[in-house]
Formats: sequence, C-alpha cells, structure tokens
Amino acid sequence: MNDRVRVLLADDEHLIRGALAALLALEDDLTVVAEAASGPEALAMAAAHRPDVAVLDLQMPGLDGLEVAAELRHRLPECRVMIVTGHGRPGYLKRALQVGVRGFLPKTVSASDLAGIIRTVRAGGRYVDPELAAEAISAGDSPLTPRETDVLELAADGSPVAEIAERAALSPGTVRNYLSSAAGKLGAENRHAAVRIAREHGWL
Amino acid sequence: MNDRVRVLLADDEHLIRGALAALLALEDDLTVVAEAASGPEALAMAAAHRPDVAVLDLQMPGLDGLEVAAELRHRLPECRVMIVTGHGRPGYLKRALQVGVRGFLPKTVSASDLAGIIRTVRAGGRYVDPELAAEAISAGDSPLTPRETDVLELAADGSPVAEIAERAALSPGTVRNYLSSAAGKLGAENRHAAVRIAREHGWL
DNA sequence: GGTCGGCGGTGACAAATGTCACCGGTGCCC
DNA sequence: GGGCACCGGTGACATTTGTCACCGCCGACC
Repeated sequence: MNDRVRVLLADDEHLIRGALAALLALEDDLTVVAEAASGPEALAMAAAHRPDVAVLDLQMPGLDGLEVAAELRHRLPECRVMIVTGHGRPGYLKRALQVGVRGFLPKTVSASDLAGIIRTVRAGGRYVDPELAAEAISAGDSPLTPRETDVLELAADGSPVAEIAERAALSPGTVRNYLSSAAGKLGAENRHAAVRIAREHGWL
Repeated sequence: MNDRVRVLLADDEHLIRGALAALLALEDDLTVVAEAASGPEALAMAAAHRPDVAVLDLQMPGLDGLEVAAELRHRLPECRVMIVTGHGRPGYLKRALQVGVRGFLPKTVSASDLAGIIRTVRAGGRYVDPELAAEAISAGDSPLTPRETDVLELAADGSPVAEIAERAALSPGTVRNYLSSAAGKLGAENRHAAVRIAREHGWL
C-alpha cells in the first residue's frame, strides 16, 4: 500500500480546520482531499471524494459527528471514521463505538499524535484516548429506561409538566412518575438537577 | 516599527494551539513567543515573555479568557488582548470589551484573517466579529439586578430553594421573591427556564 | 425634603411538583 | 406458566414553588 492516505476533514471552525489541514499536509503520507464545515456537507464531500479516513468534529451544525459517522458507515463502509471532540463528556464515546467509529480523541492531543492515529486507524487499528476511556468506564451505563430518557430530555428546557406531557403525548401523571423515577435513580433532588446530572454523564 | 509582532497563544486544546502556531509562523511579520494551555499558565508566560499581542481562548481551565484579560490589563497594560471563542454567546462580548479586549472573534474565521486581525490589534485598532456584534446588540443588557443574577446563578444547578437560601445567606422567602422577579423579567415559566434563557443571553 | 429603585424580609394563598400505592397490558426469558 | 421489567395510567397526599401584597432600610437623584 504505497498510496497516500486520503483524509476528509470536517469541523465547523474554519480556523481549526484550515490549521489542521496545513499541519497534516506536512506529513508525507497524508493528503487532505476534502474539507467540510457542517454535517451534511461532510456527507456530500465523503460521497464525492471517497476518503480513506474521515476526521469529524463532534459538534457541527446540521448533523453532529456521531450522526455523520452512522450515515457514513452505511454509505461508505470502507471509510474509517474518527471523532475529534473539544471537551468530551463520557457517553458520547460509547455511542461513537456503537456506530463503528475507529478513533475517539480530544483536541488536547498534539498534531503529530493525530497524524499517527490517522495512520493507525487507516491500517485497521483503533484508538481511544485513555482519559476519555477511563471516564466512560467509570461513568458506566445509563440507569434510565429509554422512556425515562425521552421524558427527561423534554424536561431539559425547564418546561412545566403539562407541556412535557403534551409534547410526549402522555398523561401528566405518567410524566411525573417517570421524572420522579429518573430523579430517584440519579440521586437528584428534583428533575432539573436530574437533567444536569444526566447531561454530565452524557446520558442525555 | 520593523520588529516582528510578538504573539502569545493560549488555548487548552493542544491540537488547535499547535496548528495555529504553525500557521502564524508562516507569516513573515509574526512570531509566536509563548504558548499556554491554561489561564494561570497564560499569565505566567505573558509575564515572562511580554508579548505584544495575547490571543486567548475564551474557555480554559483555571482562569477563563476574560479573567486572564482582566489580569493582563493591570499587569501588562501595553499588551493588546484578543479573545477567540468557539461558539460564543452574546454578553461575553460586552464583558470582554469592558476589560479592555481589543479583538473578539469566533473560531470560524480563517487563519489569514486571524493574522490580519492580529496586525490590526497590534497597531492599536480593534476588531469585533460582525455577527457576534449584531447578536450582542440585539441581546441588549441584562434586565436583572445584581442580586437577582446572584440568586439565579445559585439556582442554576437545580437546587431547591432552601439550599439556595442557605448558600446565599438569605431567607427562603426572599429567594423566592428574587427568583419570581427574575423569571418574570425574562418571560420564563419558572426559574429553571429563566436560568436557561439568561444563559443563552450570556447574562449569567 | 421627596421620590424611586434595590435589598431583605414576612405572611398568605394557589398552583405545580414530588411521592407513593396501585392498576392493567405487553413482551421477554427461564 | 410464572416471574420480571417496561410502558401508561389513576388517585391521593404532602411538599415545594410561584405569586402577590406589604413592611422597613438604605442610597441616589432631583
């Protein structure tokens, strides 16, 4: 395999994306074949340029990195996907691995590390930042049922129960039961603290 | 002035900081004399290297960009300060200008723009991203009194009123009055929605 | 001096919320 | 078939909360 590694770079922050592209261009065996500033754009560029490795920012307009990764898995199975994140909460990592992401790292790594990881992933390997991995493991799985998670998510903006019930097409009593149960499982004093705790663990 | 512009770069994300340093190094008239990964480190490096321009990320461990900017203003008045932010909420901009920041821009600008803005700021000019400026102006000032803001901040983690009252050394009744007043001013249905709205406007 | 806004407080009341017990239905697994 | 967990719901109850009126005390401003 003497071809250069074809890389797709997706990040909504031009400054970072441009800088990254410049740095990766310094590596002899890497070529940035496409750049994107949003989720949908990343998908389009991937389809057009068929990169070997896609480096996706977690937070992007339109579709976030995980959604793009899930799509890419179906549309371009041979393309390896890596997620780069600013300040990553655990939970994202787990979801990322579930959609077939091969690399997951914070932006605190150095550029030369990034290049090395791209090569590793290209060769079929995996890389997960040790610190994020440790956090994810210690955080564990969400104790909430799917429905509890849904309702808690609807409660996230501080809406009163009546509104949540309407949006969830549930009885207000049921909503309160779910919220009470969720708050109990999370050790929160009320649903609002529960939202915060779930957010911190990446369960929301 | 044929000296090169001495730049301090502070960002907790190595990847970005390194990439930025590499890009700025390509400019003939700019020199990155120091890098920092945290607020306190930024202050130390600034004191040691006395840069002409400090480029600070808004969110950093220890002290955030605004706090560093405020300190620098006293300790190194001749050093111009610029703030770079990922996804900036309005309100930060206003506070930034109040502590004497000369440039305020999102990370969506290009590297060449950044270099140009560094030169502008170095020459005594100012630069504020037009989009952020528009948001800040339309957002306007906080309608909350200082005390209301304090109490709302204590309510931000979802604590019950009794706990807020204790932490604020206030009577529970007074706390409820402040929260009610704040929610009214912000058009929120309850204090939790009020917290969210205040956050979105950068008033918290 | 008077007015006004912010601060801190009290008391009372209505509404929202949290909590518990309990119901039926479903699907899964042993 | 019997457990068991999840879903959706009802009703009752105590607590928390939001809301309002009203109090005094400052300090600023006219």
